[in-house]
Amino acid sequence: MIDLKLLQKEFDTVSKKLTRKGVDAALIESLKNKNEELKVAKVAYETLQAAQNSMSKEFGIFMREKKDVTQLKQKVDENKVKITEALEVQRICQEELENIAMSVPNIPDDNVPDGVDENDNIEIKKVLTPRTFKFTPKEHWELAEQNGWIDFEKGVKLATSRFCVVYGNGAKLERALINFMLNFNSSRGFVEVSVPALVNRRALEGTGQLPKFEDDLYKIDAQDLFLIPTAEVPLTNLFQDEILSLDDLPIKMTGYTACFRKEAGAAGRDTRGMIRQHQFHKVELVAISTPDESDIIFDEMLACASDILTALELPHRLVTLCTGDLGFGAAKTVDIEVWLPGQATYREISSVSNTRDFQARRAKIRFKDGKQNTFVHTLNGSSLAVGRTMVAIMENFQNEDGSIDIPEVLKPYMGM
RNA sequence: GGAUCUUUGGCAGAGUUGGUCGAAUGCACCGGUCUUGAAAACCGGCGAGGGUUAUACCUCCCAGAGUUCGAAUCUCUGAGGGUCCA
Repeated sequence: MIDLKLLQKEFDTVSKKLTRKGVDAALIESLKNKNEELKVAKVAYETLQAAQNSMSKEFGIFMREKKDVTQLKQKVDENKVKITEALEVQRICQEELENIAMSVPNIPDDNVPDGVDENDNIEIKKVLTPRTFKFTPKEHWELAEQNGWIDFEKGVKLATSRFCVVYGNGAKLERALINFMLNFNSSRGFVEVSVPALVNRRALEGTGQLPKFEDDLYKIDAQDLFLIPTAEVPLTNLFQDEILSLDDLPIKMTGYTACFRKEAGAAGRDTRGMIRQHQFHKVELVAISTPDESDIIFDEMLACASDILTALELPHRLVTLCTGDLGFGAAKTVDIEVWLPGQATYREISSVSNTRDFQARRAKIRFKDGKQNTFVHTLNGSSLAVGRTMVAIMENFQNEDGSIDIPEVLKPYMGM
């Protein structure tokens, strides 16, 4: 959630920044007005309540002194009616404010470039040069089927479209990647954590998936639980409602989970292959830090993800997302895109974001900064999406006969 | 699934004949005295959110509803945890 005090104090600046991210100016205006309205309602209610409290205290004294209370009681009763009304006004106002505030995205950092979509993202650098093929490289689904690694029809049989079944060395490769990535992240100081794949509403509100993006989540209706779209949700919310000590920070975690997304808005996109599945595996990085440190940790996380790709000998590039492509909760995001020879293009394989105190404010994650409690910064990044890494390995390591080599670093994990 | 107990400030833990309790105490933490320095000891401060220039003031003792002039304390419902039974 954005800082309403800041919005109030520096309305023009904040408003301008949010407009850059495509937020309707009228919405921001209404947020400000609602906030002011709530303030008025609160004062009205609190004044009445204060009178009520002091009368109640008086009541106690009267009782002790055995004085007559009938008149006082009448006054109190009258006041009570007013309180009930005032409280209702305040409650409605509060609710409306929250509804608006929870659906306003994070304020982008100043150095995030303007833009409307991914075409306006800015490349930071390329790492490794794509190899040149003496033959026409195949796309991964062709290779996957040829090698008997992936069966897309079996996925449909068991569930529905955008599910698949992985066999043999493909399955081994998947497992090897997960292990390799977790070990790699551990060596960079990220503590491995294993978390639930189902979380409650409160957790998803904390990280910003709810209330706005419920359509993209799989829900267990009976218990109001949701399948996680990313491990970022459980990992970050591990600290919801907590006041951390400065010594605890930074907290750096890595975790592997399956992730589940309905991909509601992606009809017709990437319908072939395993680029966009409803269920996919991902190794995630999450960090909780002080505001001072979060930029440094952001770079560490980005380096971590990029270095994994380098270790796997996969050419990739780093791209700064423009305002239009920036996610709901992110103040700044750098995507890593891996080279896919079959498609002759770079495709997203990782996304590292700093949400600043946006999630912390929602999830109430703070730390004691001397005497004061301050919201932490939260960061998250994939390192990496396992399915897409498999795609990248298949396409980059393919031979003319369709066989696929295994990157050196993975061989021990494959028992080779 | 049934019975029973429990849920309090960063942690631990008092407080349940309803009023002066936002809440004892200990630890942790911060400031100071002492010390060459540190530890110990001693003194002081110390829950959170809103509000105010600062006070006042309001809210919060798992969540929600209720009883009452007044609830951490009583009643109901729900959630989490413990124990016993199945």
